[in-house]
Amino acid sequence: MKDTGILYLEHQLCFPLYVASRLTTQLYGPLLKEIDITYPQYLVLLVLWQKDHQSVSEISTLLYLESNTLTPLLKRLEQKQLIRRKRLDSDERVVEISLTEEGKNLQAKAICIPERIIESFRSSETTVAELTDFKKTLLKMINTLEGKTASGLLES
Amino acid sequence: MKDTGILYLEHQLCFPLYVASRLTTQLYGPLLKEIDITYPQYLVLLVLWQKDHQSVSEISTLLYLESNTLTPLLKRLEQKQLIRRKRLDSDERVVEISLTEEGKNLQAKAICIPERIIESFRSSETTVAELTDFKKTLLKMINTLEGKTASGLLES
DNA sequence: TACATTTACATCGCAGGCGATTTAAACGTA
DNA sequence: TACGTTTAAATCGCCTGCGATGTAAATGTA
Repeated sequence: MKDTGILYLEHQLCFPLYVASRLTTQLYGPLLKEIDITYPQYLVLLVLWQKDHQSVSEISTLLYLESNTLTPLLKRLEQKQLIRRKRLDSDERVVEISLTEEGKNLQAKAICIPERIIESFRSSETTVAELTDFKKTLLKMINTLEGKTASGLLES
Repeated sequence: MKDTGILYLEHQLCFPLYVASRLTTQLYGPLLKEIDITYPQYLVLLVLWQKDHQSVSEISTLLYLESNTLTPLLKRLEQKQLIRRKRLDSDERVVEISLTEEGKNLQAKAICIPERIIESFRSSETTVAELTDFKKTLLKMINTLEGKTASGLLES
């Protein structure tokens, strides 16, 4: 029996990362269902609530998602009347995404989500300081994996 | 202008987690393509290489994946001739998954993958100790999110 | 001005993930 | 033995993700 220990799941960083990410997304599920959007759709709205009128490629850079993922996702948000998609007159290649009134108004309903999520992360076992370190490592990891400086949204 | 800071992506744990998970999976892409499997398929094989002959529900528990994800995934692995699916005579509800010879042999080709992945994580910025802490927090987080003791594969 | 190159999105195809529901087998209990 | 309940997978429908490729607009350059 050869030593196959290195293949064991617990020796890997990536599997726990993969699980934690999915469990976390599932945490948003019920909250986001109340406002009838998905987690990736919520991320796009977060981006637009911070700064309206951004191009697909700007959103792509911020969220680390390609146009082949964003285009259909944005079309769904458009169908929900939350955003508008319009090609720029100055450059017909660029599609500018902007919030509708309904999209802007949704922010008020979403404002409670972050605290409700953070609440779920609280446990006697995990301290705030630990989570701060954790996030720092995550950001460094993303920097390393991406091979360049992380976008503005992931700094500090 | 009201304070919407809490909605900012950088104040969230979940978005970096989501990005890091996807970037990590992408890291496996080229390596796994050499042996013609995907990352979730690789996880199933890791489970079986550790212990052959497991039911769908056992694999489900270990990987935190439901049968609605596993069933089609396992059928694809069966089509690749890497595993067999067979209902138990003793309990017709249970589908037992076992490795074919080809599936067993694939382990030799996969043995190099973990070190090649770990290599990519190394950077002047991130230390091994930091990654160890990181993983500990991840596991605690999974425990918290899951609300019960993590499966064997995620202990320690 | 011609034409190759780059850029911004879009399209296509396929493999996850997962909520919700279904099916059939096994089990518990009267 | 009858029958409601639990359990294990499977099925269905939808939304990601993403590799690979396509398309049209803009740009660079001879």
